[in-house]
Amino acid sequence: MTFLSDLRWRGLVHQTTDDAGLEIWLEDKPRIVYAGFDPTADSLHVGHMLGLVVLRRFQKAGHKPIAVVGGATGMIGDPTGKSDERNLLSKEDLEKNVVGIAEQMRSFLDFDAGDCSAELVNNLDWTAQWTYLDFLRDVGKNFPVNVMLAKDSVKSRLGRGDDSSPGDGMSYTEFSYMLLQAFDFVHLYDKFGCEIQAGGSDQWGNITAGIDLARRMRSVQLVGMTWPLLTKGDGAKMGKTESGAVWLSAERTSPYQFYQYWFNADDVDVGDCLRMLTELDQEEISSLDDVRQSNAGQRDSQRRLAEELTKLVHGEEGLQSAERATQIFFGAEIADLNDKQLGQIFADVPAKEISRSRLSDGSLTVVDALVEAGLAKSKGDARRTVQQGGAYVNNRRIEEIDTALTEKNLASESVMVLRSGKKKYALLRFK
RNA sequence: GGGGGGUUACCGAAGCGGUCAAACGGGUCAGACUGUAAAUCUGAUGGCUCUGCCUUCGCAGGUUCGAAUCCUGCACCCCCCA
Repeated sequence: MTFLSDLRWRGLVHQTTDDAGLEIWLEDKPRIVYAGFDPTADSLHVGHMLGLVVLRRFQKAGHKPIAVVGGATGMIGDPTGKSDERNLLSKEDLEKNVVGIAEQMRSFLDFDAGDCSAELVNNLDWTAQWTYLDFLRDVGKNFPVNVMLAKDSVKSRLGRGDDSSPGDGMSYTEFSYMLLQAFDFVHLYDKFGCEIQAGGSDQWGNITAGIDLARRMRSVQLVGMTWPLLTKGDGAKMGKTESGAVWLSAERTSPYQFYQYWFNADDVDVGDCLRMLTELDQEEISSLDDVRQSNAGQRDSQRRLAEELTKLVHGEEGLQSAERATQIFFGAEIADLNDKQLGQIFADVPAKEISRSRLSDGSLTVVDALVEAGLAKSKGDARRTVQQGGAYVNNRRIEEIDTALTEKNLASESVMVLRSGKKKYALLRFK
């Protein structure tokens, strides 16, 4: 099975500029491929993963990947798919973001692999040097405005201008975005011999713009391919939760939350995710498909997906801590842990400090503790929770209302884990 | 300006002198079931030093042994006639 046919099987190929010849072209010799990433935050999120795994697959197949962070284009704002003019990022923010993103890419790409080492470049480095006049003369000259106007990304913003389709308009700045990205491709061709650009399906217009530009400026035929946008069965974007994006940085989204996000994937989505995002082979993926068909409740697919992706992003250690946290959050009794481990597992859980003396004088009952920790809004509420069997200390159910908590109830040196119901946790730290 | 109706716990809505901490529905919380799904079922849902006590039914007074329920005034809302 060739590299491209595997990509196709995985559903990662949406459009290419050369459907017939691409397979042979890629098998012929190692190629240099690039994909761009918008540095809108100091961390990548799940929405970026598809691009990263595509580059990773190219690299594993022996090609050389170049990740371009859009330091320049990020300052302009890609109009694609946006209904509003975008806020421009400051130079300082961009620099900070680029640093953060670069670090995360290391878990996807090998930057020390000889001829096919990954490269990380910032398009600001070659864009910033242009003077306005030079750019207009050398690059702008090659862009027929009528062609630009025909691109979907522009058309949708301009509308037809009548009442039913007013369009919000776009600034000259955003209109120029396409030129910058197009020139990136030419530059990467010059500098690295990069011949193929990959991107999300929404990038098709920008990619072909680059190919056109290279033909005019360098008389070469470059190649483009897009992957489909990864959406959920209900049409929503992958990687969004009620509380916001799912990030790749452990600070923004803990490995546990990351793991849980994938573990909770819908049955209808999990197959696509396995194929597109993981590196499991076709045989394993189809056997997971079978299990899902016959015994969905087993959720092997979700478990494998969560394992693979957490390991990819957060490493073996991150996966272990996510799995440990999962066991604990879903009921395993808490024992033999220290403050530090608990702090990691319950990083997202509210905590309250309490005087240690209350443990020794027996003045702290379960009911008091639930109220102190904010798990009950009154003592009556707490009492009810206990009576109805919903109160836990270190995941052990407490049945008696007047149970007093002592040093023996500490889960670690100074922390006690309270829980109300199935999932609501709070920590008490005794100082 | 005149006439009528309303204001109840998180929300909607019963109650119209004692048995009212207040029906019922929704929500929320807990439990069971379950696939860490959906649905369903059960219980709880003012506070507390909890077989009892305290504070609630727009606000302030009053009648009564006793008021969410009756009376007076005030505030806000709705409707009808000018």
